[in-house]
Amino acid sequence: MKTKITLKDIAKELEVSISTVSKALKNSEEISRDTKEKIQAFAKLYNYKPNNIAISLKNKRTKNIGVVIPDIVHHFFTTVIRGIEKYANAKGYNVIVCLSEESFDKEVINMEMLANGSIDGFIMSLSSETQQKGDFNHLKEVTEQGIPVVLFDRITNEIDCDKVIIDDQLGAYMATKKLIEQGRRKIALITTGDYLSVSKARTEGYKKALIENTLPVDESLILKLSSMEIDEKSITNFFDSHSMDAVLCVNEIFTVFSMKLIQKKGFHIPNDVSFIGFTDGLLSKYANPSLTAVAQHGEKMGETSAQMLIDKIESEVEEETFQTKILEPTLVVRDSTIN
Amino acid sequence: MKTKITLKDIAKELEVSISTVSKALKNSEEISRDTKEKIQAFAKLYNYKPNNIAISLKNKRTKNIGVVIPDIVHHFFTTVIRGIEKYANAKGYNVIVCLSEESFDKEVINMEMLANGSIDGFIMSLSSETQQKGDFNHLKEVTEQGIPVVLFDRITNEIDCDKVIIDDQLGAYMATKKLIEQGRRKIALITTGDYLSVSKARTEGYKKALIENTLPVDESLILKLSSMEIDEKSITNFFDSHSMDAVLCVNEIFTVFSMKLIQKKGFHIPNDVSFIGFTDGLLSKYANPSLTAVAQHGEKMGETSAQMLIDKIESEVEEETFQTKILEPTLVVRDSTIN
DNA sequence: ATCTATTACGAAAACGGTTTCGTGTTAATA
DNA sequence: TATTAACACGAAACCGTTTTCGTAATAGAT
Repeated sequence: MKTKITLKDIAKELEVSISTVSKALKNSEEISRDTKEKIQAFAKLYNYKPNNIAISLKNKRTKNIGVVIPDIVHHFFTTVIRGIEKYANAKGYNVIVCLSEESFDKEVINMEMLANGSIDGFIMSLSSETQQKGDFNHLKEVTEQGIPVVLFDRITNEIDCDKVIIDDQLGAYMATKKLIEQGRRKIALITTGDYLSVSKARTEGYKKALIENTLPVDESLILKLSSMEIDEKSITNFFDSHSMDAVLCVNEIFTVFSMKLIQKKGFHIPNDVSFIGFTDGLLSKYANPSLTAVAQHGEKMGETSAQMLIDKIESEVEEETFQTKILEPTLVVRDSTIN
Repeated sequence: MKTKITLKDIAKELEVSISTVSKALKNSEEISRDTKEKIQAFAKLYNYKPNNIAISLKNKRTKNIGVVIPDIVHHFFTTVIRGIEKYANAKGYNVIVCLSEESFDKEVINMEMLANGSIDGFIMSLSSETQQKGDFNHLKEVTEQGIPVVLFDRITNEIDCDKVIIDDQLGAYMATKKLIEQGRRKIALITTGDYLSVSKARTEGYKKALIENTLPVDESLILKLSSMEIDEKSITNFFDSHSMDAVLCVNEIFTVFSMKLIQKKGFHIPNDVSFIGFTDGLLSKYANPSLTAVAQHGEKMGETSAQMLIDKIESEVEEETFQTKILEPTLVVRDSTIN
């Protein structure tokens, strides 16, 4: 086992000082051509690579960014990570991923773990529990320490920091409008509680489209599921006790699952019931029928977040200006709506 | 902005030495009760937290593990990450995720970035390009430096390290056997080239089952796609020019996509053609018809990998014994086969 | 021959901790 | 009263870098 070589080792071997080695390897003008060549050759021969930790300690920059998300098995988050990773990597940053699993406590613990020097900044999306609780002290503490934070998708207005969201209201509005234009009149909405910022915005967009088109907002056609887990009973009940000609769902799994249930009841999609779902992921693409979906552009969101964060990390100025970038959703039309 | 407090700050404020503060905060017997209480109270008041980087530098342990995988948008990898994260987090480790995007160069760069002190060990799955090239020098270098490595799923025999795989051959064997038992005789296989270790093993299992049941191995019924990207043309051609009553695919996307194509041709699943796919992910569950799948138990794989890695990291002994854990796949029966 | 400006390098501090070892003070013992 | 042990704390080294500043040696100018 050949252990890593350090500046000290090189210095000892070549009988020069550590400072000289350090400078020589940075091609400093201070060091003579001969010495530099000798040291550089030696370093290359023994494959010297500076120790990241030592450098981090010295210049208080880790070149790591912390990503805290509720769930990695959601396709949307996965694409966001990819976007973050792509941009961050190109800038020489590594990505530390922590999962809150929708739990407030885990979110707090993860942040505390990372906030003690491990990372230069956070990119995060709030856990549902955090949004329900409305307790953002862990975020406050971090920002007060001067650690930059970018919130994406599941955000809060209580924290001053950069934010990246898609226009969820617009997305739901576009989807609902599309359904109305296709002659649908009894459009149901399957969503979570309003505690999730995105669900709330989507519900608003849905209602806005109805109202603008002088359709009644029938609250009984809105099914609020109490958690992210699919609740077969509730959905089945909902379908059994209401009639509808279109369904809008706030996420992919709700959509695909609902489609299955309604197909089982003998309805044809899209002839009898149209479906539009949020998040254009793998499921939408490969569902049967394939799903008309509101694309969230997760990868773009990730890239944007990473860009905003790294800009802030690397900016010299101590400005306290925060911006919220609003990405536009797109409607990807497939076979769950009439073309 | 209240900046982080250090030992030095506390020492200065309380007019004691840094060593005293350090010891007091560790509740050392060396320090008097009075002094300890004073220091601990002060530290709590100012929310002192030791700097991770400094600690890492001191004891040459980062409590970070590096995960290098080809693609995060594959559901399988995503579940593995979750398993890793779960176990690692419970042990106080953070997970740094790097994506090779199936590229050899990226894999090398990522490993080099991390190998210079950023992590205590690697968990990785080889990129397809790496497996094609057969160049594992980056892995060799890392292991020679004494950095523990656990390879999972896409592994190589050329590197001595811990490994976690599922018995891919067995999985394919089980699936094929099931199809045969259901009376299928012309069973096609859709796979990638043999350069992917898993594809190779699966192909072997497929053949083994055929041979054991005295069915001919018809090479023309094996479609080898040249990359992980779905190639609609090749698959369509394949279906147009061959007749078959069952299809086994080496991954979920191949399966779901193939099912769509064959349904478009008017075949009924499972009556005309049965399908079994590898990796029991979201797609399998929500496909239409839902997919009988060989479950890879990604989360379990991740947990196991993390456990093996952390054991090695924390083991005092300098043993050089490596083990390969073989997880058993399970057949999850759904509607794409006859029940 | 003396003074000055380069050149080429080393010493040391700093980043923020941990840990070993030494030492002054007090109390117990002979 | 002199010796010793226990106690409580501080000094300093160390982890691996970077960087400032000081300085010996040489060369050039006067």
